[in-house]
Amino acid sequence: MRDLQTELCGGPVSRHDDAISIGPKAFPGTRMRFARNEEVFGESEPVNHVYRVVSGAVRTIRFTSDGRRQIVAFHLPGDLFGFELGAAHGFSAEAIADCELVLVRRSLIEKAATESLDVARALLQLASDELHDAREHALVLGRKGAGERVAAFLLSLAERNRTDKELDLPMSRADIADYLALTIETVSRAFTQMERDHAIALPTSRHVVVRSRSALEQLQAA
Amino acid sequence: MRDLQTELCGGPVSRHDDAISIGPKAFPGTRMRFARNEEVFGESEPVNHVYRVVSGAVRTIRFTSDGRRQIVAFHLPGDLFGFELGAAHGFSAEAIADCELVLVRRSLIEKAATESLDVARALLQLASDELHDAREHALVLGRKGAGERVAAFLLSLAERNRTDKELDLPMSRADIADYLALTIETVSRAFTQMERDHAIALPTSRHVVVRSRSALEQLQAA
DNA sequence: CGTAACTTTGAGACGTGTCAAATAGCGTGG
DNA sequence: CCACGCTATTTGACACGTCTCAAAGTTACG
Repeated sequence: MRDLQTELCGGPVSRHDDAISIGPKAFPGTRMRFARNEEVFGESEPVNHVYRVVSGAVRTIRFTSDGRRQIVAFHLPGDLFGFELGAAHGFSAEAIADCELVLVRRSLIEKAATESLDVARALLQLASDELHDAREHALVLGRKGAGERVAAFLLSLAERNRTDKELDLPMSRADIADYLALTIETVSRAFTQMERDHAIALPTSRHVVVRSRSALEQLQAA
Repeated sequence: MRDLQTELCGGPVSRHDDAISIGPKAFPGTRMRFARNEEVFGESEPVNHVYRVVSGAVRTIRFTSDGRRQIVAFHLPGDLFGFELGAAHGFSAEAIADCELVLVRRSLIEKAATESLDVARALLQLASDELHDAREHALVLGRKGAGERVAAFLLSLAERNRTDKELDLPMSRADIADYLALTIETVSRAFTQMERDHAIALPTSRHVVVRSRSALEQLQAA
């Protein structure tokens, strides 16, 4: 569990144990554990750290004015999160499962960004990637039906996991529903339907076997 | 129109005639006119320029795999758009009405960003703001009903126009529908309903008078 | 004025939400 | 190890909102 990839810097943002690499620089951090459902930081709290997921999974969430929950993003091992320019967080973060995170003081990164153009560039790339994801998400929420959203979600998870065939979902149906802006029941029905169509198999509700990637891709496109 | 106001930089991104200011630097550009519905740039075309709206209005759009149109954002006078890190545009841009734009060569800005930390910082701020908007948009599309979306849209337009009471909509119902992920008919019905509720008046279909801001805010929250 | 594009209104179909209940899974303590 | 109770998930029936299709009305412009 401890020997997570000591791979070399693959892109502008990569990983080292107990540190976060941004562009050419590796920032020393502290490793912390969070229990399932524990809050990592809260909305409108000051932004003091940037985080990297070592193990487990994290969700970032917002609430509408009338109290409905919207999951902004899921963060899996290797992902950075919590980086914001403003003084206060625009959303909160919670551990989906027990997890290990690396925390780096924001001031370290801010300072480096005012000294190194490569760091500044890497941060811009990071924000730009998040922007792309957010727009993709808006497109999915606006233009796709329930089945298409779930299919797209599974495909994107498969892509991130690098295991095209078998997926362990760290999150509950409720989390998926709040990410895709659906209800638990509708998400559940979408899974059942995909199973009936032989696109996936569900040995357990949290374990997905992709039987036919093309069927999923077709569903997603619908 | 032509006299170079040497106004001081108001924020990280501000404007000068025939130039685009990013942080401390003003980049010289060219002014161009585009006719209603003319394409400014196309999806997957190379990113050669950054644009600022001088007059008129622009929409940036994407298409889903099955051909449905989604408007990513509306750009009003003063707004920058078209800035992307990748080689190719992820969306296309079209003139909503006849408009004047200032174009600055991307290479100028890219170069400055590798020389000036303030420029790099301003670009990061720009991307960060766009990210915030995109997430807000995703929240609206995912969690709000038709009336709430239209109310939120009008309020955000009012905020941008700095005229809280009277709004001239440069875009058609079809554009609003494709921005809010609704149909033309549903958008039209929402307008009619808001008129019945005395939240707004519609002297013409493109001119909105805000009768009761609080009513709109209540509608938006629902 | 005449024509085309845009907007509004209406009626019915369809999909997702809501409410309710059954089932499965899982950790805890006996 | 089993029994229990809690949570998560699945399934069903029905309600509601938005889309679809159709048509009338309005506006802009040649």
